[in-house]
Amino acid sequence: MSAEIAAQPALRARKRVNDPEGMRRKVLDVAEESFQARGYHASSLGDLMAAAGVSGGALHHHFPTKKALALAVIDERVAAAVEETWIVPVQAAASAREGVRAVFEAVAAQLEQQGFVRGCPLNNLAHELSLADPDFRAALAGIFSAWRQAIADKISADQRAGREQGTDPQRFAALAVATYSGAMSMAKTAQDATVLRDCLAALGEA
Amino acid sequence: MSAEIAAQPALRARKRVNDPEGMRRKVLDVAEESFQARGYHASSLGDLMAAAGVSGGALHHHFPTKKALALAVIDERVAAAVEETWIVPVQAAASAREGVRAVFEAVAAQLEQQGFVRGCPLNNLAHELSLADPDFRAALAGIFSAWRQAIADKISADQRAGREQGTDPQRFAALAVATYSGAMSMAKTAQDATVLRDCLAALGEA
DNA sequence: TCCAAAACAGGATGATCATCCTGTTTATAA
DNA sequence: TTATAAACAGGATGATCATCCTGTTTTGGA
Repeated sequence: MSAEIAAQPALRARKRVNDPEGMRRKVLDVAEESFQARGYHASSLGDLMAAAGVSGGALHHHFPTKKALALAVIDERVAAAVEETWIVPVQAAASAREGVRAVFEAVAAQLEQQGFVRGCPLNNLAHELSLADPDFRAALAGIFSAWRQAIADKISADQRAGREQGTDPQRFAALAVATYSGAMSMAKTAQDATVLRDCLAALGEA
Repeated sequence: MSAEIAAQPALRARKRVNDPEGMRRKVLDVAEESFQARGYHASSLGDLMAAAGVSGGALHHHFPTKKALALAVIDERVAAAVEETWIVPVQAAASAREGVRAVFEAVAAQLEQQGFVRGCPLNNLAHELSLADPDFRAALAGIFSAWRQAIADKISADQRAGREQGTDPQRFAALAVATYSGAMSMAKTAQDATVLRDCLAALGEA
């Protein structure tokens, strides 16, 4: 059977026999998890290689330096986690406040179910890497900014619908993100998600 | 002049010719600063020795392990910083809300003046060390707890004076600490203290 | 079929790090 | 004074780490 029948080079079908982008993806999976659980400095490339089952050559091929790996984790995984956990649910919610409430609720419920708290991926890496390197800091600051902007935009949408007239979008967004980040910090340190519910309740009754 | 005149062995006057506890104090000074600016893992004992001007033997004498040094920094310095920055001002304020407002204001002003943000010492170490070691976690969780309790107690005092009748002390304290911690996280990542003022304003108008 | 580049394998390397060890000095108590 | 322990000095040590280097295999296009 000739191969020229379905050939569409322009589409770049990226045909691969085994696992497309498998090596790179597996390294990112392991790195994301280890950076979250142990942090950047405490995660050695040797550990990551062993956990991912890849050789030093393979790791170095996809990520020339540890910093490059971390930047990839931030850009491709941490940003996606914030998008999935926060931005999409808030945009889909009936209102900004209801969206924020629902995310707090969902995260608290999940943490209580799994029994331990690893913290917010963005916040964890931000603390360890923001002052260490300008590239890290810029990447992390961009995610924080997009997160806040999504909430502020939702408030603005609410206002166009006649609600939240007395609310400042930027300030509300800052408060929501700060409260969540801080509550996750305490929950991680106490290994107890109760403080998340306390903060949610206080936000409502304030 | 004989030395037996003012001799009071029971009092343990701890007479020292030069600097009493100087070595240990200098190491703690340097370690506190380096842990804050670079983090625990990124601070090598060699760097600390050089910065403090102490030998390896001296460092090892006062702090047998790096972990012991970090625990001393947490117990003696981080706890004191929270006490000085938050607990004392809140207790001395006219009310809990006024105390929280004043601390936010003071910290924001100081950050804007010094031009850069290194973050909250407690929060910084909590993120890096909470999951790394149970002893670290316990020490840091205790400081968070005392911090919240001081604010909650102030709310209770306000309530005994007839104010804040509709406020839950624990929830308010959790919200205040979470908002501050999260705002400092963002301020550190953005290297901009504006978000602190945004959060303070949102707390007031919420 | 053939060739060039990408994708890997696996060990080498030099630097760094925390800890430990052997002395030497200093302070305290008897 | 003298004995004893604490307080230091400074280098040794073994482990660990990120990076690099030399090959080998695989892939995709001509």
